[in-house]
Amino acid sequence: MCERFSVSRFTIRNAMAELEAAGLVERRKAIGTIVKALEPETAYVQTFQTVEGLLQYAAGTALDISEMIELQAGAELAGWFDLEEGARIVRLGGLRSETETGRKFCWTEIYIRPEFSGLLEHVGLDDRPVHKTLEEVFDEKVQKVELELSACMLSGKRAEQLEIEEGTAALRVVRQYSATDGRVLEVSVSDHPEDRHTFRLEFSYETLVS
Amino acid sequence: MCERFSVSRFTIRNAMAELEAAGLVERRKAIGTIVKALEPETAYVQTFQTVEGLLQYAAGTALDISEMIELQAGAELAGWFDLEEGARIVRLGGLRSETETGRKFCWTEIYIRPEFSGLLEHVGLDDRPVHKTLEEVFDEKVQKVELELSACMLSGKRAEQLEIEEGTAALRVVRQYSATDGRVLEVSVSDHPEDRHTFRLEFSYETLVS
DNA sequence: TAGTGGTCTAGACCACTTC
DNA sequence: AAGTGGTCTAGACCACTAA
Repeated sequence: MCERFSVSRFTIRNAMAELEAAGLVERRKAIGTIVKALEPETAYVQTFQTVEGLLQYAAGTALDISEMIELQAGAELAGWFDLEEGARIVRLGGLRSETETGRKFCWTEIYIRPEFSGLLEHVGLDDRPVHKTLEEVFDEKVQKVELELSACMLSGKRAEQLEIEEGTAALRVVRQYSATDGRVLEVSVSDHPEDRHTFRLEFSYETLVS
Repeated sequence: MCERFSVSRFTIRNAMAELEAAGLVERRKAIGTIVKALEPETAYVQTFQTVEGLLQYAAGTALDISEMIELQAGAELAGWFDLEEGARIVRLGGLRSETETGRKFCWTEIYIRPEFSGLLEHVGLDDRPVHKTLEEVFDEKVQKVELELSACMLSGKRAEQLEIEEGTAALRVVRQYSATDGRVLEVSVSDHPEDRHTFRLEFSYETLVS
């Protein structure tokens, strides 16, 4: 190619590096350069800088934790954490409301992996998210967050706490926070009464690099 | 730096290129190299290869369009498309169900920008998504998809069509498809009765490049 | 006018694969 | 042994900025 285009190897290699970055070719030592694609690959990408972005709440809300109990994990809960059924898990519960207006936003329940039960002493002292405190106190890092959104009905106690009518529809958001090794650190379940919260996502079509 | 580390400029420049790719420094012609950050920036990223990924339905479902009407846009609808109130907009309506079991999955309404009303002749001939047909027939490209998820109640007609009880909670997913120039091409509203669909998202913590 | 980052040439050695 | 991609040296010219 140097001869063919009358340029130095440096120039050819730079050009090839560009093609490689665009994912069009693959270069392998002592093997050669293989064409992988004729067009750059594209995809719809959504990015959040922090886990707080996934929380989606405006900065002006706060979670007021009013319940702290230890319970025996049922099948579903044990499954989430990949633990034996009957394992003792701590659950926090509380109301998230707008700090200014006091408007009740959602009811949140947070399940914490047994190893981190000690977290309770640190929770509620500041108004940072629980997973943030967990990351800090136990030197863990949230590597993955899985969200599940579904609809549900709000019944007796929950409806009362949120000051809504019995049988109101609600958006349920389940968040599962996992560490690098795959251990589920925390699971939160938030019920947002109809009209009090809309979950927004935006995806853009982009060319993928490297 | 060449002197300091006893290497050639090539080596220094390669190293600097790495730092630039990691976003740690910024290099500007005739100005110099400026340190921008001490740690690589990271973010939670979610990727879909196709718009169908955003649809989230298993392959085994099909949309059966049973309604086609032209209506005058109200305030909200006109706002979505950035049109005058009263503009005539076409709306398709139909039931999405599992092809095998016939299980009714959701009720979907699709609003189409006036310019693309001609699309009606092409819709329903195959079972591809409407936005896909639109892209092809009018040579448009969906550049951005915005999703809004909320909870709502299903009433009379809708409940009947989905064969559920009056007053069942549902997950409403509003999708707004935009072209490169920002024009909203299509808006779809899907109501999924409680327990018939859960919307799943997964975000991973990654280092951002370039 | 000195210094910067960008671009490029010509040539060298290495580890590795394949014939 | 020939050929590949990776790494590196030494040196050159350019357009541009800032003192």
